[in-house]
Amino acid sequence: MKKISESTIRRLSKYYRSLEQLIERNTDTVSSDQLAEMDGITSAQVRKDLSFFGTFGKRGLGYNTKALKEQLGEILGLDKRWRVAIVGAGNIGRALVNYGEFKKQGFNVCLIMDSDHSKVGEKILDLEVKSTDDLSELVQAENIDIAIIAIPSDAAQRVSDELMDAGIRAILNFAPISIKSRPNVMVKNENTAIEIEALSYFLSKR
Amino acid sequence: MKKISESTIRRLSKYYRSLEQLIERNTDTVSSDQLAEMDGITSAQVRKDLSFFGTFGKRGLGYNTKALKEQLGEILGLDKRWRVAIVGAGNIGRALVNYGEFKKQGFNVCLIMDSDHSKVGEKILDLEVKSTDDLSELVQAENIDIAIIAIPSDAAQRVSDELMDAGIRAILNFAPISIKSRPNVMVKNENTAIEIEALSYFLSKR
DNA sequence: GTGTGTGAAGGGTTTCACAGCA
DNA sequence: TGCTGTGAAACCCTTCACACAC
Repeated sequence: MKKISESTIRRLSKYYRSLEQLIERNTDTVSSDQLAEMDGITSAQVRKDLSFFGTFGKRGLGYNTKALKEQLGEILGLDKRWRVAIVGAGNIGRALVNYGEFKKQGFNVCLIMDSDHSKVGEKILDLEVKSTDDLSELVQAENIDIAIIAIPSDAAQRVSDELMDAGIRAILNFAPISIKSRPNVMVKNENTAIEIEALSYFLSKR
Repeated sequence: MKKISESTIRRLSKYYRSLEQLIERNTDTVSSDQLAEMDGITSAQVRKDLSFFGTFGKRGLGYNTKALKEQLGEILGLDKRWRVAIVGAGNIGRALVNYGEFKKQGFNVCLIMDSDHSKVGEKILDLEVKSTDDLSELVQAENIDIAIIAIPSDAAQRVSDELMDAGIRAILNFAPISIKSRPNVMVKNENTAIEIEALSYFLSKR
């Protein structure tokens, strides 16, 4: 398979969400123009992105919303159920357990851990907080596919290494440092500090 | 000033954070190679990024960590104190009030609002939750520079419009939809669903 | 007529490679 | 000698424009 760019994948996620909206509103058909408008890009971009994966539209007509959503879901692997572990039962960890978008898209948070023994045993929704002392065994026993790092920077690299040792190949990192990964492991960062600093730059320059 | 790319700005944020780390470890000097290694990019990229803003290094030697951090801080506008409002006192809103990185970098969260009247009056740290009914007046009275949207999708566009009407020019959006912005307004998105779907795609394709 | 699918063109970002300075 | 600063080359991504299918 030809290499698909990161930005294309990110846009597919957006199209997917826009299609969900359209379906809710009982719209059966959508043009690349409309999708583009919803996501703030160009229609050529939409068509090009889709063209990497096949031909989904009808010339002169547009795309069938349900069919396209279905196909994008398959491309993104949303037809599978992924088992997710969260490391860190602080504010972010808690917020994520409650994040509705996860369940809806097949991301099943089935393990949350913390190094703070006073938190171990606590319940968050129906999940009991486990100790990171047993990280490796827990991750393997629970068959985790994706790990989320929601702990302070200083421990993030060490925990990531433990996760990768335990066989994890996909990590979502909320700590504001760059995790050093390994071949065949993908790390994505969610760094609010970077985003707000980009805003700060924008406001400053004038 | 020549247009600087988004990705360059994002990397400057990373360099800034790496420099903080180095300074903590009492390192006085750093080469583009070392910085690159810390952030998982190439040294040429580091030098090119910096070259857009001036010449900060000494040939044969590298960069002075403190001086460079200082200068990057100025470029990013971190020498200023920005007044931040959060809309939405749910999990994300709460997590953000407690986010240490903000205070540290001069982002002063001084207003949090919610549309749920049962939450109004509640205290989060030393901040009292206000009603979004008074959004416009509150934002203006508090002299807000940056607004953070931490509410569900369906209300996000409406609230963003109200914020922009009230004069806000920088928005950080946590709702999983694309906000339609206006000229001279910058919207940045923090969309965990997109990140985890990129991981899902990565795990799926094989 | 309408809107897709796609080569080709265009624009922008990254990498290369080396001159030049400490 | 070592590492920066930077034009030039390479690469990648986006936009254009139009043939073609419905």
